Amino acid sequence: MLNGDDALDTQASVRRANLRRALQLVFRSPGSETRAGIARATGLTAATASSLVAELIELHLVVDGEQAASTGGKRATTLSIDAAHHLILVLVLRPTDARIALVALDGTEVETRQVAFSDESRVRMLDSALTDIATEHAGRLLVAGVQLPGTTDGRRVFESVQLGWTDVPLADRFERLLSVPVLLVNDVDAEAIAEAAREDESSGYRLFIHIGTGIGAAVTLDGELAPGPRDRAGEIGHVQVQFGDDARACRCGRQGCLESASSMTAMLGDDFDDAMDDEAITALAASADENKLAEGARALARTIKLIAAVLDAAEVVIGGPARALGDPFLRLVQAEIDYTATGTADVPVRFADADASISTGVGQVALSNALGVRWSPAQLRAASAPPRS
Amino acid sequence: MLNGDDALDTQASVRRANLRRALQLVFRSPGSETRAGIARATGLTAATASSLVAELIELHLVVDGEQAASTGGKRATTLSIDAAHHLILVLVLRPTDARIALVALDGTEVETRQVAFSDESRVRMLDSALTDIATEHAGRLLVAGVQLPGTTDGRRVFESVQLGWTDVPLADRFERLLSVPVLLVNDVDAEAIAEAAREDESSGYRLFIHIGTGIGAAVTLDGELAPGPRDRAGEIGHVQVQFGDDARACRCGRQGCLESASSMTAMLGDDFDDAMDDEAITALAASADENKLAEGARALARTIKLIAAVLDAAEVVIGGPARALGDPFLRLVQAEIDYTATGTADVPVRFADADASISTGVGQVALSNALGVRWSPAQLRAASAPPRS
DNA sequence: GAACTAAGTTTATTGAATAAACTATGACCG
DNA sequence: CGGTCATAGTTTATTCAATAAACTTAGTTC
Repeated sequence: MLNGDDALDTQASVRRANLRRALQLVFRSPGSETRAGIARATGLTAATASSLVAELIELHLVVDGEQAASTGGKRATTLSIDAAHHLILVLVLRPTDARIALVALDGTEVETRQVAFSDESRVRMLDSALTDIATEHAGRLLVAGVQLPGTTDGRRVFESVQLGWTDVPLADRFERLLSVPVLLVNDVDAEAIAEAAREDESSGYRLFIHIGTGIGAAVTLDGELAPGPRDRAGEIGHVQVQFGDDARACRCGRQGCLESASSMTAMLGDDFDDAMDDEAITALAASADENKLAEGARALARTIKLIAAVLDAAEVVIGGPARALGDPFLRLVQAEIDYTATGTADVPVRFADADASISTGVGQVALSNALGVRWSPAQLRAASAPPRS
Repeated sequence: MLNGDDALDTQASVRRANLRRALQLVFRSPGSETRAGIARATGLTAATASSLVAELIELHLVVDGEQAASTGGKRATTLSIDAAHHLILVLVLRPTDARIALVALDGTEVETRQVAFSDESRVRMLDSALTDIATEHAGRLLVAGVQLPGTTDGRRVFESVQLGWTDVPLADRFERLLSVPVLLVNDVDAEAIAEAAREDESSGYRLFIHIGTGIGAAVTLDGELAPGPRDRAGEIGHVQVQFGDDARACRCGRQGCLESASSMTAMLGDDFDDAMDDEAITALAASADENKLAEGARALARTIKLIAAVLDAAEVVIGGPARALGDPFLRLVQAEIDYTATGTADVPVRFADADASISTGVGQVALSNALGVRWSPAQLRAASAPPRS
């Protein structure tokens, strides 16, 4: 339900879909997209592209920018993201604290707050922090995205071991406080989206694997989360991938789980913890048992090959703290994939980009969702009215 | 590229998408769908639904049927598939022979031919057989679907070990002969679609695994093939799933491949062959080594769990000759899945329905593709003109 | 400065869905 | 048995989005 495929009933949904496509083009190349470029990319006429852009400008989503250099005729007016009006609220939920960021549409963080809490005080402190922000920025808030560790359908938290929650209707609660659409997003999905959105041409399936103390996966298609229910998708940490003598005991009580071999804790030892910065991880890795790293890479490669084969994935991206393991680890994984290559082409593996901001990811999913699924121009107009008056 | 997601440019594409949705509803419950039912299911108004149906009737895709029993008001006119006009050509390609079937829209086979050939004569014999049919049924042919073992993007055969082909632009060639849209479909995909189309409510991902002398997988989403490039998707037979001492040598030259443990040949011995009927297989299974069956089930379960976890699959369906292994085998697989269950829900495994006709599968994909992607009402009108004159 | 090219706008038209009023036909019920 | 209600389906006027085609603007090239 997270992706923006509209049911194409009526003309209005066509308009919405085309507005969304136009907006996405500006998002992909802010400052260099033009009306004519949108017309070309979408196949719509120049007149329609102009009309779409006019509406996006009126909705405070896009602004006219500089004149582009001429390509033989009249110089085009470039389009930029309107960063001055709407704000996206991004809430990153972690067990003992939360980060609340207000992000402009161009991705710049306007304001950040940190809220620390204990298990008991969590809901109360979140409520009051969100209420504060909602009143403070009333009228400018567009959507909110909540990133959390655990399974969710976007509305409810099904299960979060880290947060100690089971079946919590968090989106409803926050929507009452904020009066804007709220979308819950699994943290690995958010990471995958932040990464996938960076690509200009993201064709085909891409498998994203987060490796920290835990392991999770997400699949993107053409730069967006793969369609279909994501309720419990990507929970691969405790699928068995090692057997017989190789299988180690896992903290989940079973044996041979992917996490028991390929998690950062498994590879670097119990000293590892998710809050470490890259230098600390690199240092830890330098003194780590090479066999354990190799074993982790092997187990990971097994997993990757199977999933990549089913989906015919174009690329595999490893994200999370494992990025700090650097190229040697990547080479281990890639070598293992290539070694037992299937008849079909090998899938290339790389690390996620370090500066793919996570708040960008969850913000983008939330924005995309709001625009694609629950957004009506009237609603947006209401949201953008106050600053205009 | 096989699925019917339209680029939603214009009103015309909305019309096409809605025509397709209406047609699909009639296909799902022929003889019991009604105009009012289509309106309810699609959310469109009754007037629009009537207009869509009128166009489908004019295009000879649907006909009015009986009056339904009253549900409190006026009796509804049921809609049936118009089996009298259009024909789908289904070509099932195998190494030493091909089956050509002309299938009416309701799935009944109007005519069947068998063509046997050697490697050298194949192309020539196919060409002449197709030319014959094309002239014989000129004007009634709507689309053609070609089912074959090997990787394809719908237009070209990338690689087919069984047919000995590499990068053959088969669709172009056949389209020149037949003058109707031709779609190439991998055989496992066709099987998966035939199975998925049987379900009334096919929500979420479903993993289909064909097990014969080889093993292939296909993923469906909500009753249709999962979107995205399927060029080489589902080629899981030679991914390694057994390691260390367990790993057996595979015919592909490597070790521990899924096929080396879970193919019918691996489980039942070299006596097995894909052409066997169900009784022969059952007989062979009765005298088979139980350890090998158990080992095959175990390797299969490992594979299933990983893929199901990534996609959050709602169901796993096993098709192909393995269906004849019966419930005992299914129980082995299911037990293995449940035994090392991940924290999330176990995925149920079942066999494909025996009577899910394969020609239905490839025919449906081809039809859906033609309607969704390359079909224009004008084109269809041309195709349906001759029988009307 | 004339010819050309590309960007973007204006205006009339087309096509698809809608709303609302209407017809048709059966069930239910006193 | 006739009135009322419910559902199926059609007709007609309207709305809305995209289009085509003519037009304006603003640059390059020769």
